[in-house]
Amino acid sequence: MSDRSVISLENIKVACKNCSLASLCLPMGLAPDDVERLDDIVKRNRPLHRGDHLFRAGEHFKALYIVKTGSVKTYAPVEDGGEQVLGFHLPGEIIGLDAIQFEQHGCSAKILETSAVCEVPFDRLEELSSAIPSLQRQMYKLLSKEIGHDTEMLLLLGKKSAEERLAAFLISLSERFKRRGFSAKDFYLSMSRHEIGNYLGLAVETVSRLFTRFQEEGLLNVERKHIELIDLAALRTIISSNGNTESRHHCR
Amino acid sequence: MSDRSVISLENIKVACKNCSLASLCLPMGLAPDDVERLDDIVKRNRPLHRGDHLFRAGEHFKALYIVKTGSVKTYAPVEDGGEQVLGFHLPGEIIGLDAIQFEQHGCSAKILETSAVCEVPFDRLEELSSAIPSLQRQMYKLLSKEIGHDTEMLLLLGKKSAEERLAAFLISLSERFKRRGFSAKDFYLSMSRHEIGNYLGLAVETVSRLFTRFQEEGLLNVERKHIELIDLAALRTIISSNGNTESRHHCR
DNA sequence: GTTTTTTCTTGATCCAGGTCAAATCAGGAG
DNA sequence: CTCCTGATTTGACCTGGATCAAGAAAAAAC
Repeated sequence: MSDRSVISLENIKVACKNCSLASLCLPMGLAPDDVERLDDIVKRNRPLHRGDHLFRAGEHFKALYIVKTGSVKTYAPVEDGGEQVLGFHLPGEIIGLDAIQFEQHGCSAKILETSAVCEVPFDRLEELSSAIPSLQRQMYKLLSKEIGHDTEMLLLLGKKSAEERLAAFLISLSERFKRRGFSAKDFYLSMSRHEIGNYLGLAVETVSRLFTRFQEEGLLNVERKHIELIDLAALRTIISSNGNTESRHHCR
Repeated sequence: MSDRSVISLENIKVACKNCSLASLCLPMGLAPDDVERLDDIVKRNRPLHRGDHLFRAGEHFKALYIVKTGSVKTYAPVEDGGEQVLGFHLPGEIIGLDAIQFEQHGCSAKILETSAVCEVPFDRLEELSSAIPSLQRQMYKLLSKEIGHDTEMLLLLGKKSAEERLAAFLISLSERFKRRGFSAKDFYLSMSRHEIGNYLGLAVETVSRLFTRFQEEGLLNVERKHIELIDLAALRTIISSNGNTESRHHCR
């Protein structure tokens, strides 16, 4: 076994207190001692590969999952064989919060690219959060954040045009990459056009056409999965400028 | 002061332990003693009237609100003067969960008809939930439930036709009324067509036309705000039957 | 390497539902 | 009761994006 492989294994097994994601993950705002206690209940599994399932809709809920490296998509199977993509999850993001309600997963989670994922048994977490007020608070905030995010998506799907949706999607990715220390303007998409369209409530063809158009307009360069955002400001303008049908009517 | 008015006042101020909503509200699953402790922190305000605001987006978050009687809508103001209706809240439903994240309300809450609302100061609730594990658990479940509900809405807005959306809306109201001891087939809408359309991502005109069509098809009778559902089964069929574009394609 | 499969792109066409316009109706103010 | 305002309905028309169809380009399988 080479030094390199040992190191990379250690990187995956790194404890919360040494994890670069600690500032945007579950341990956020916890005292060092409390991080230690949290660490004790976190299971760090071997890397998972594209196509693996973290869990499937309907399965019994045991643990929350947190992306450490890589990316994961969550989706709800729809009766007739289709699916609704619910989210793409980057490092530090928590998966499975919707399952607490019925102690059963309401959606499935599939690995998009080779990823490391932390597993947090929920019953242990519940106990711990009773004992550590700042952890309880962090849990409430994370759950609330998820609600806030869903709300934004409702607005996107309910009111925004195709162009605004894709721009919002790209800006969201850009900001999240940036926060994680990656480039905000140059990244690879780990999901297909099909999945993007599904997520945004658009047909694949529309997504493809919009990428082409955005490129023609000089907003970005796209080659397959590789995206280079050129004009972030213009993309932001697209998000907030248009979509105004309401304001010229009665709308007290 | 007549006996009648005293009684109705008492009804509004009734303690959690005597409240008919206890089984679907915050106290769900709590031991009687713990309900008592919860009761101590709940403030019961005088009834509010149509158009009153419980809170507005941007305001500092102090408390959660629970509808006791009547109904409340939440909505997110959109930059350009419009709004996105986020939900219609019936007795027993909790409002403000999205505000925990930033300790600031992300949406506004407006009374739709004369309503009584309980106010639960969040800092007190947080303390109490640390001390009462079953209350903490209930909080996690309620937050998770909210996420689950939003997920359903995402699916509705992302994948369903206008007809499916309105049918789903009516069935949802019907089931929630039923659970609260009201008629599942005969009720009054406290929101306008405009608000329904906004909520469902449809134009007012579309909502109006669908009501007319559903009536022609014998699914329901509608006269202004008064709805009488005639064929619940058929409405349920509309929700789940259609919308299948995905399954005839590749969809491993 | 070659073949097969899947993903992505592009063009052509179509339609659900949005937009515009106008009439009707209900409720509130006076 | 009458006027006024806003809500609802209905009809006519239009358009954004879906659907259909066909290549092109990767990626996967062999």
